[in-house]
Amino acid sequence: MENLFSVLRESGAKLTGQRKLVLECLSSSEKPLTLKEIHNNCSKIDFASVYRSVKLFEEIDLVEEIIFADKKVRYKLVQNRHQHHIICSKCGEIKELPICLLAEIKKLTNYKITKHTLEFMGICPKCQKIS
Amino acid sequence: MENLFSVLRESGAKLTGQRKLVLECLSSSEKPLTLKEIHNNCSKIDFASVYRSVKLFEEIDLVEEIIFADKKVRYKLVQNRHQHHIICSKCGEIKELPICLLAEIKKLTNYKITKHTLEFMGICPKCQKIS
DNA sequence: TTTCTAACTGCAAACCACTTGCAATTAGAA
DNA sequence: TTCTAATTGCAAGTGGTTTGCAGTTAGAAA
Repeated sequence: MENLFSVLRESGAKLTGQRKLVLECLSSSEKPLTLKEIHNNCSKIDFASVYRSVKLFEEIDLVEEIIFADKKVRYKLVQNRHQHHIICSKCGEIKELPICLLAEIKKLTNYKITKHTLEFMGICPKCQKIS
Repeated sequence: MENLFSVLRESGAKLTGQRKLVLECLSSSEKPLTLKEIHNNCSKIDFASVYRSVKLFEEIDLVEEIIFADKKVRYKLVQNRHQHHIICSKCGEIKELPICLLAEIKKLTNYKITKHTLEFMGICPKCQKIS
């Protein structure tokens, strides 16, 4: 956490109570969260402030945005390891996937890739058994 | 086109002038289109009808929805070959990619996969030269 | 061919996630 | 401790999507 705070300070932004809370919320979640979820966890903070905090964190590369296969946008702290996800459409469970194709696509297209999605939605083994 | 029309009729839905136009629009486009783009091409049709047509086509598996890396949702006719895309954030050019990971993810997770995205955004070789 | 009705359409309004303007508050530099 | 630019909460605006409803129409049945 202290490390996150200092990245924020070094960017020139102020370390406010609201921003601390949002960072703590993201940090304590093992899965990416929607703005709404962050706002629910930090209900004292106005939604607009949650929004602006997350956007700021994104700009200074503290947080990244992920577009899930359910069309919802979620956010998580940037980590060294780069991950994609699969979400169960019944129970909402989110799993990380150990696979990506970024390098291959770069080679293949010569694009300078700025953003990509590799997200799956399906029914997890448990939920398949239930119904 | 006739083939598409008969799939529609067989589903029990009526073959209306509006629906024909939307299908023709999708059929004549080599790239996936947003609802707005379809509506622009078929400007005589009300937006809500474009929306409902496309949703209907999706239900009867005539059309599939793709969530691009720019967060926009686009639609295209379902084809035998399954494709993903890369879009240039400068010029908007859309290219198809010859790669997917669906089979690997199925094996890996045992999920029954209902939806997935593998979409890229970047700057195409041409636009990299320009600026 | 004409009649009839459920399906469809256009219009307008609702909805929802996101974004912004502004006045009051506050972090942190001086 | 003072001061000011940055930040916040509030409330309103935006844009894409979705829905209710009354009038229209495709196409089945007569």
